[in-house]
Amino acid sequence: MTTDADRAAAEDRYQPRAIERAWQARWEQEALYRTPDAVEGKQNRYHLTMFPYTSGDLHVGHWFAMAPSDTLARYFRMRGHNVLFPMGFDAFGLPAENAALKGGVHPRDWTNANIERMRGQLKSMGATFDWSREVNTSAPEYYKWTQWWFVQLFKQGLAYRKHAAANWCPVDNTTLANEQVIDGCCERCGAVVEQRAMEQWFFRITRYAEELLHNEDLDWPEHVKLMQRNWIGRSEGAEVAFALEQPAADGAGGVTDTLPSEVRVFTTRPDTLYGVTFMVLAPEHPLVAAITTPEHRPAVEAYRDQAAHATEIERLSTEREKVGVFTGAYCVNHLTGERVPIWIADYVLASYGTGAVMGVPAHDERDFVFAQKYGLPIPVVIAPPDWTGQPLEAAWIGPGTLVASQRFDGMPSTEAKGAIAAYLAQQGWGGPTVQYRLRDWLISRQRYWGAPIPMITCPDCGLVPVPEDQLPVVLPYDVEFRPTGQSPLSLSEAFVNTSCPQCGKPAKRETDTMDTFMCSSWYFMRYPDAHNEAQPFGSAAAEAWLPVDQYTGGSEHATMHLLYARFFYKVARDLGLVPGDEPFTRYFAQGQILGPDGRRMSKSRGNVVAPDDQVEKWGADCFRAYLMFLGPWDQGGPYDVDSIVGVSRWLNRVWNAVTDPPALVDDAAGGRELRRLAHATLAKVGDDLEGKRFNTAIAAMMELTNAMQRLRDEGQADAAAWRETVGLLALMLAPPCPHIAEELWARTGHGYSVHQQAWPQHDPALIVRDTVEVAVQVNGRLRDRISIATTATEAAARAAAEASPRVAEHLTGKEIVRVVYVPERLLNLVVR
RNA sequence: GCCGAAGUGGCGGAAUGGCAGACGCGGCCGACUCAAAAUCGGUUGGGGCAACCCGUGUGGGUUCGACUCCCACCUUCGGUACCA
Repeated sequence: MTTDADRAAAEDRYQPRAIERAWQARWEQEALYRTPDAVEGKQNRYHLTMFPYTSGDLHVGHWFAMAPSDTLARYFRMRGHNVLFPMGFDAFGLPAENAALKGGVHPRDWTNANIERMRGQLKSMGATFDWSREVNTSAPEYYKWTQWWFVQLFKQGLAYRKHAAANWCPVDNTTLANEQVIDGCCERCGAVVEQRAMEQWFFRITRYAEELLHNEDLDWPEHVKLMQRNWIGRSEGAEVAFALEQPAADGAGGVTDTLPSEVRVFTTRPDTLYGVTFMVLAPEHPLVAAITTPEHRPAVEAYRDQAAHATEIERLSTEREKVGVFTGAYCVNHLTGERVPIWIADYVLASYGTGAVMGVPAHDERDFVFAQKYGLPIPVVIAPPDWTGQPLEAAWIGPGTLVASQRFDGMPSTEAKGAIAAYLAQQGWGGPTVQYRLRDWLISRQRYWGAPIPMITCPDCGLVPVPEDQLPVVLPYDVEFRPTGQSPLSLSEAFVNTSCPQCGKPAKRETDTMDTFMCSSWYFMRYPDAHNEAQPFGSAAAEAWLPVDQYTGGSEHATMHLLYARFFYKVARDLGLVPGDEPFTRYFAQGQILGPDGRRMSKSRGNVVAPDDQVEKWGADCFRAYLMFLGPWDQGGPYDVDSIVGVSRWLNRVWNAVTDPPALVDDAAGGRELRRLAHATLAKVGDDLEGKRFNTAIAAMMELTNAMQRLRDEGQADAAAWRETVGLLALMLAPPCPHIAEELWARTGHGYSVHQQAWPQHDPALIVRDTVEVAVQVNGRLRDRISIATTATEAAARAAAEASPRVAEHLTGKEIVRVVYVPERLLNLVVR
């Protein structure tokens, strides 16, 4: 039998879903999170979390990325900033096409339905997203400007076409992105992927390589900056020309008479140039066909064929044998006048340096192995320390002294690098140069669901960009996008056939679409002015918000997205569109959330936790807080479905403390201690939020709640201290748990809204304790704890310690030779 | 192989030169209940009756004092893959 009192208590239980729905509705109705471009007396601050791909369902990982990010944005709001925290959708991309092939839904319909669904899920988070600035990269209003970017890059000479290899699946009849190639095979059908050369569009990101390399001053995690530097991979060395030996005048057919006069290599070791005994070209090197002599031609061609087919799979094994084929041709080392045989081998990459390498077997491990296998000489030119002239058993790649190097004999190798490079330049045989591992960015996709590349090919005028006032080039809806071996857009006559913008004659549109990384390279520049129809964004909006003050996202984007976005921003800067040089002043990489079993969440493993279920069961505040509580944000970790109950219990205790307080009496004992704890907690929570240490911030609030719970158990508390503490707790809860904070704020007689309050100031004087417990050690071993005045001198502390029997026991018969006193912490007596 | 991050109770983690294990999960004991769940309270690193001893991946070092700093090694995770 339930009494009225029971029923009343039950009705006033913490019911997260009810209050969350109610407050979300009110916040939305009153546009609480609408962010104006300027607010009198407030500084603008741009917080950004990476927007989701429109996969159809929000994942726990999205919550893990966004909830702490929202907490941070809310904290800075309370600290008096006008914070922009927008959200949108990365909506172009392959999964939409795959879903279409599988389920028979059009990619656009599939994507739009997913956006609807995901927007609803995002709203259940109760975040401060300003939805009036939402972007959808697949909407013509957005991709019009993605195309505009392409045209700007083209006009700047930063977009160009060249022949390049793409992954090709011969069974599915389609090109594949790198991530669709698993162990050299097609992800879908398992066929061995080939490399097929085709005309493709590239962005000249390498023009900015040097500037992109210099990321030292960014407030980013060091490991991310390092990853980018390694990815860009600057290496200093020399380019060296070798004279090509011309074929004999009576040369049997096959060798052309238009042979270039030289072949160039890049080396980081010009100091070893006197030790060259062979030369290796990449199998794809353009010179190969020209220089190969007739008797070697069959072997060379067979090798090139095999290399073209097998590269992807074979390259997975780094340890495989280095094999090559002799072309029959020779070149001449200018420095020595020696003839050098020219080989081809697939360990030389066509796409790095000059696609050709000089072989110095004595001083390079790969060259050493290669020379041993083919019986090529291995002369030592860098003498290792203590070298006595015997043949080497392994390549010596360390520094040493030059020998058998003519005019450079006796020079230290470190010095010889520069000297020989300079000498080459002086003789016109090459010279010092810098190479980057970074390649130009291939942006062509032979795909349907992307922004069409806004270019037209005219038989007379050549390549002509679509005039800006004719953008967007609309992606047609009614197109056959099943893979046929060609870009889907090329099958649409209506799309392809157009007229030349310059001469008006019939012309053809480009039918490739753009890499989706392009859409995400500038979306953060669009949020500040998301509805501008005349420009990608206006300069006032750019000045108001850019660059982004705080970006957060996963470190899987360290080298692709984050590098492309930096590249775009520098281009935008050079066009005079944005302030500063870098898009993201501060970046933080959150960790990855794993399944309860500690492995990546995936449907096939059956360890997926659905955020909607968690919200339904525990409430959004609880789910948010738990994601922040489970560990340091940058580490991520397993999502333990059982531990969240602890956070739920905590929020219930908070609720009960506020709605059902102990008897409040004036000047009750313990008031001072409660205020001390409340202000100490406030100081710590502010500090922790600023440092993104959400887990310890939540833990500190739990401790405060536990102290309040003890007062409830005791039955009474000091009225003023209790009310102050409850108010502070509601304010501290506002960033991580916005709904319960709003409800408790209202219930304690405060006005709407807690989210428009300032972050409270803690009072440092209140935090100081009168007495403090100090650990007493003897020879570094803990013997007792004593309670002394916070301000106690060393002498006083020592006297108190010696008065302790447990300490005295370890002092008898000993002499104190040293005293270490750390006020408020520890006293260590060193005895002998 | 190279580069990076990390190894602490049964579990997630806290402490970045000063009391190891905050906070939470789980366990155990108790209250409420006919009972269970929920809730609340107590307790919980290991060993020992206790004094005390042992304990932060392993081995060494620096220090009055080391999870924390240094050297060597092991393991796990992430990035990268013949870059000349």
